[in-house]
Amino acid sequence: MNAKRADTIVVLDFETSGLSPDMGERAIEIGAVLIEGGEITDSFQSLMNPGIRISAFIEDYTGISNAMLSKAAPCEEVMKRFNDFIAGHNLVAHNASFDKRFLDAELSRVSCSYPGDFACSLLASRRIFQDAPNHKLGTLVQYANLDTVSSISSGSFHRALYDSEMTAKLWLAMLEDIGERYGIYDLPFSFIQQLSKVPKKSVHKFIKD
DNA sequence: TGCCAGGCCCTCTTTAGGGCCTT
Repeated sequence: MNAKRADTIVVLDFETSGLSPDMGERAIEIGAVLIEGGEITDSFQSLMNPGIRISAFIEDYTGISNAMLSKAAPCEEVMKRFNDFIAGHNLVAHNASFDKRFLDAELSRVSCSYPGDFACSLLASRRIFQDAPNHKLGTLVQYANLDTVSSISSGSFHRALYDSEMTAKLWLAMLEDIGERYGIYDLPFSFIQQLSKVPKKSVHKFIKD
């Protein structure tokens, strides 16, 4: 595994068959982008065959069909490749507790684990974009006036690569917002992690201090 | 058979309940 590089972040997003790996749900698609020096420099996307049929609700929600998954590589094969992609990088996801559960569950099936740090763009946005109508990814993309035209995927919301790209843009927008408001740039990953835990009322003081 | 998540966060709170987010 590579040594961890503090200036690089992998933003990831899973599409899954349901909400909980503890209830037998599986990952069906992984998408991720690599951020280096404030720019997206690499990406990873793959459907993965979980070996179970997904519900009509999930087919409709994601646009991923059972027929598409039947032709995809097995989860185990994809996760081994993805494990190599994330090695040495900090991770970010929107509602990270959800993606972390599936990442841990799928990696454990191939006898791998991710020992690094995970940050959550949802928790961060509740503190940085406190005036947003809500903190769903789509709403925040609109609120922050982000470019919704993807440069790396042909997908849309609820597809893994597209959502990971939009989450990456949101992450960069939040860093930019702190920079513009406080004149603080090049914030370390760990700072946003800590910021995501402070009470909303204390965000201003936390950043100033 | 029938059930079905879990962490965060607010408040009419802490001996609890319910909404927000993710698929």
